[in-house]
Amino acid sequence: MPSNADAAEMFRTIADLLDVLGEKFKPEAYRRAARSIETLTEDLSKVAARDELRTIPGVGEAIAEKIREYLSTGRLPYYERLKHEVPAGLVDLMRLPGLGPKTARRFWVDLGVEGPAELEAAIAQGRLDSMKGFGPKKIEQIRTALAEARAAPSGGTARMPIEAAFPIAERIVSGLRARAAADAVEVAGSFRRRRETVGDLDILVTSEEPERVFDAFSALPEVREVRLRGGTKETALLTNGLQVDVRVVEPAAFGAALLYFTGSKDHNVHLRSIARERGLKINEYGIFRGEERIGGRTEEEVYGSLGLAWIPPELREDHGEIEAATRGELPTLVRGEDLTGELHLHLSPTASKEDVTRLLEDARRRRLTFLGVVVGGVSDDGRPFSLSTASLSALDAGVGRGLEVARAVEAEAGALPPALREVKADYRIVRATGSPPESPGKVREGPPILLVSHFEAKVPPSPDAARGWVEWARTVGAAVEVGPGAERLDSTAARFARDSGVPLALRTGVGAPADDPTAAVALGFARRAGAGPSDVRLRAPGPRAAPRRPTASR
DNA sequence: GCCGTTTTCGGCCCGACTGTTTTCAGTCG
Repeated sequence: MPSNADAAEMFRTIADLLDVLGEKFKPEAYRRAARSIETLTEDLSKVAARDELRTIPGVGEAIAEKIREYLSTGRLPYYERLKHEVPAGLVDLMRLPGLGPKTARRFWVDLGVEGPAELEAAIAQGRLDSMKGFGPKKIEQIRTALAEARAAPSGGTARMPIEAAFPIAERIVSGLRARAAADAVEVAGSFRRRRETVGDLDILVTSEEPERVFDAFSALPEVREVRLRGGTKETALLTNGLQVDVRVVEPAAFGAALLYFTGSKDHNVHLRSIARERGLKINEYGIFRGEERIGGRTEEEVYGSLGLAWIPPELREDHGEIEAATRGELPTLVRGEDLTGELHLHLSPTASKEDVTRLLEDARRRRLTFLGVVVGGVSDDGRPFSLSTASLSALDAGVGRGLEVARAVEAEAGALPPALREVKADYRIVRATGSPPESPGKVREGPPILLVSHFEAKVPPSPDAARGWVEWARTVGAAVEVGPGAERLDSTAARFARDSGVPLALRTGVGAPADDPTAAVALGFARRAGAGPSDVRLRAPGPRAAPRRPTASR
């Protein structure tokens, strides 16, 4: 059974091949469909079985038919025909930095070059020298790109998990604030939209002195190489290979620029076409009626000029949020300050009484009313662990004054291991590893009251695996914890849980180091899912609450 | 190929930067 990722990759390749053939709008249509398919919360075959392929943004009748054909036969003759028509090597050429479809096509048509190796040979033979538009610099640029691609075959395009990008973004932002004549510094792009992975960082700065900003940025220890530098933007590579774009704008354009550089591309295109319909023009400098700038200092001004409410960045994918804003039906998204309960907190087994006291103080400072602490469990290597009696009594001593403290045990699904049955606990946290159990029956045995499942790295990269756990959580009355893992399918699970009415559990950041991105990333994923405050479980049922009774099957 | 407060056709965002140019094409985001 082909995965969603397989289908998306195929449509992307189709787009590339059509690019080389000189098609104007089809490539973007296929890419848009690929992006939508990638973000589905369930397998394409399920959507197809319900005959709902056309509801996927960017999928019309022609692509829907291709999906059906691909799902039922595992092949797509249209794709195979294109691959036959266009040498595969041309797609490799097109994906080199600085080369695009037009150039790849010219090499193919004018020189008979069908791939990187042949292009290298053509350069060596001087066959590019006589081509119009190819001077020494351009040829050298291509030669370098070819050499780099040969050294790192798949390299360059890998996206970074957002949780890994957080500390990097933080360091760059604070570095710019400290060293440059920067007023506002904001990270835009897919980072601001809290996508699971980021391909680069887009950093927006307002300043009267762009040169100083660029100098300060280039001097940061993380920066390895400046790729290009103009009057308003600089592009650099970091030592870890991540690309960073820094753009400087004037304050009067900050909102328009932030909107533009936050994207997504589809969201921007949609907004700009609405502006055009109204005789307006949106660019990164503002919103214009004719020559006159009528707004752009804030994002609200730009949205407002189109009659729209401000749309949270996490929703800007052109998956219906603009229509919702038009109707005034944007969801109210959960915010950090809504999180008054922490359901899943680990203490070190060696935590002292002082550590526990500090933790409780942190919880009160954050105005938490509920704190669930794991007092015993099974570690990854299968060994049981539990908190010391000193820590436990410190916890008990900290209860009250508006803070309820509960005890949780954590283990995989199924019957509790014997060592954990002795542990006095108010609820149970279930680690979601592998596939969900066929029957939830065993989980209901014994004292556990509430379950919080969370996704481990071992979950196979299929939306249906995450979906299976979410459905299991619904059956047993559990909330689904949203963690910070691109590979753990947290974002997919959050969207599916939200859509099927299963509550989410989020981390508050209590007890965590200030630079721990877990809480911020998980909150972003929940917001991307459209979750509001009422979709989040903030506390477990009371310590002595009756066990949930099995209900008749739905 | 998709899509519709211009819906079954005719549009499809917009500008910076580079290298090659003498006014622009291609790439990128």
